Amino acid sequence: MPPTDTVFRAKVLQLVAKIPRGRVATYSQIAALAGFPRRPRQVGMILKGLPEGTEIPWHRVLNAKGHVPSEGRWWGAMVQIQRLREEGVEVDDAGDLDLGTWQWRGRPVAH
DNA sequence: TGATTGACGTTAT
DNA sequence: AATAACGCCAATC
Repeated sequence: MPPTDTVFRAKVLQLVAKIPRGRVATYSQIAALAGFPRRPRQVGMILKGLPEGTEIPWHRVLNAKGHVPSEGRWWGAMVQIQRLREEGVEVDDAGDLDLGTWQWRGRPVAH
């Protein structure tokens, strides 16, 4: 049984890679789908540690407010916003968007 | 080795 | 409704 942190990281990367183009997901959502609903922060840490030329669409992940985390990352956040716009996602200059419209639903909860 | 911080979220006031 | 405090766990100081 591998350490949980390794499994968690692998799950997160796989889930983020599965986010369709033009859709976004939140940290808590990714963490929940990965099986660890109480570790949204670790998701952010993992994404932060990703290389630049990674195939992982880390730019499609944002916080629960539908706002791009610009704190200390303002430059990268700008690139993130630009990329999202390229995919057709309407993002405000401040990095705000409508989660109800753009949030990814890989596992729709049957209502 | 212990304390603080962090790409966050939820619960309480 | 808005603001404050707490929780989580890994990484950093």
